[in-house]
Amino acid sequence: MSRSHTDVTDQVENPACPVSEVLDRVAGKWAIGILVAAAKGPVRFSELERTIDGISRRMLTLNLRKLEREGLLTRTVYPTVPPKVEYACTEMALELYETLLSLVDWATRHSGDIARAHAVYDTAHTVAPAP
Amino acid sequence: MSRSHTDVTDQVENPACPVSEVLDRVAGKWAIGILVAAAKGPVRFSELERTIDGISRRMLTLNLRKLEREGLLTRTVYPTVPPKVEYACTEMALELYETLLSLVDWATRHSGDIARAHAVYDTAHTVAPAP
DNA sequence: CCGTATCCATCTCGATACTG
DNA sequence: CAGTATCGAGATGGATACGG
Repeated sequence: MSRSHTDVTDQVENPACPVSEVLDRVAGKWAIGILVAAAKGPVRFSELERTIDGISRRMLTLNLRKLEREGLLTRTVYPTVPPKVEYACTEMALELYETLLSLVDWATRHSGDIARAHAVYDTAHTVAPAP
Repeated sequence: MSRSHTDVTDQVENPACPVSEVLDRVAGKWAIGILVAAAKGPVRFSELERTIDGISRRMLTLNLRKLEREGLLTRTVYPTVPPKVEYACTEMALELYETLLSLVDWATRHSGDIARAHAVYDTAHTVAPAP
């Protein structure tokens, strides 16, 4: 093999970069919350609306459509009255979810360092240098 | 232990969610590109400006400051003339980079499925239903 | 119940110009 | 070389109201 799996540079630089694309998919304020909520089993629209807390109807719909389009969620309509719609993670999404866990792990392990970095940076940049 | 490491739900729902935070850090259009460019060794400002291709001076600066504040990059000024500034990944950032690789892997493995999902969704939603 | 449509405030980002 | 300052276009997201 001529290229190691760490040679990702060219992919990041070009527009089809898979990392950036996947991050753009789930980076929004709500996408992950939705994914997580749906990871445990099918959820209804109104359930999500209550669970996510703070999300507007519009944003919920937009994110659901987006995730559905990406193939991360399936949408199932039950033609009952009143209507019932369930959203469920696809296999792909559950795999992604597992991968996301390693990010959680990283973030957890380094939360201290990050907080420290913030403090250091802020004190170094916001306190006016003494005259 | 009372909670498995997969019980991330409550974290996603609350504002201090580590996943969302870490994604917000690197999800921008440029952050990953910068991180990748710096992963191979210290880089100068103008080097990044040329490498990243398409980034404006302003955005480069903003992202560099942000990443520096997060503790992902270090900034070293050499008081020469002309000035020289080098940016380098921290240990933390290199670790994050490795983690990101698993996302690349996921994206690569499923790029076909995603493209298919797009196609399916689009044909189902953009072609007007025949009357 | 499950959305879509509309309006508006806010934020983001690129272009451009100027400085130590 | 390595930034900062300012401005305006466009994207983003919340509130609200209405439709299937």
